[in-house]
Amino acid sequence: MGVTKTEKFTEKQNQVARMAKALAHPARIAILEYLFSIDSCVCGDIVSKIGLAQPTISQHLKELKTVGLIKGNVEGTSVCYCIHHDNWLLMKNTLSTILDLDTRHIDNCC
Amino acid sequence: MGVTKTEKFTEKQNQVARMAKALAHPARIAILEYLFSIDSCVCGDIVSKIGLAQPTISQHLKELKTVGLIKGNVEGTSVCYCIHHDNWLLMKNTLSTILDLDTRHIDNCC
DNA sequence: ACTATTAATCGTAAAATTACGATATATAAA
DNA sequence: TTTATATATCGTAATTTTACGATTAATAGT
Repeated sequence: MGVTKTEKFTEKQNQVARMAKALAHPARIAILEYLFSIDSCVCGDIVSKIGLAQPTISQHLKELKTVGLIKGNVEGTSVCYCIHHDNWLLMKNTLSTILDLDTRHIDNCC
Repeated sequence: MGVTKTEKFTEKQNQVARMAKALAHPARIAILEYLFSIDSCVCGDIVSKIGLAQPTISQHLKELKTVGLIKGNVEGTSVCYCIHHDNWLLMKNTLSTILDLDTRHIDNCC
């Protein structure tokens, strides 16, 4: 197998999982943090900042772009990447579906 | 390959990714939502609630237990699972490392 | 002790993920 | 136009993830 049975779940549940998956690798966390750390865009120095090979970083950037968390603009020979502001907020909203569930009633058992 | 190079990243970055990974499957989201939906603990009817095979659910429960988001207590022949209140809050705190970064300055480029 | 019930574990197949060398592409600079 | 530079894509290997049938373990009830 290896295939997630998305049809068994609601659209929302799949969406939450999809967003969480985008954040489920330390390299992608590092990339996002780096993009946040500099006010303006950054180009390809992500590769030197993180210690992974260039194709690997390119692959992670693609994943982040696919889910919409970042966007990239060609600038000469290099590409400028930055956080996609609106989608970032949408992602936070999506994740809050599960993260902001009420925790007050629990822990009275087990 | 297929191995994440954790040594290239900070402890915090690995932790954030690890927590996100726990949420990166719709079945696990569904399980957590279900555990939240009922005030008291729930036992094995998670299997019938979600349409996956019993060993599959058991596997997902184990993952959630391993990262500490849920706990389980044996009660007769069945097992009672519930959200681990304290660890749930810790997880939210860990994720806020990335989720609560300031978004005001961005989107002026790209 | 035997039987039924519930959940965990084992074994395994299919698919997805991670990583990177090699190569292709695209732009700038000479 | 040739050369240099930056990034994407291709191909591929190792590993991990997802899923489930079969089996085991553990407890309750008879």
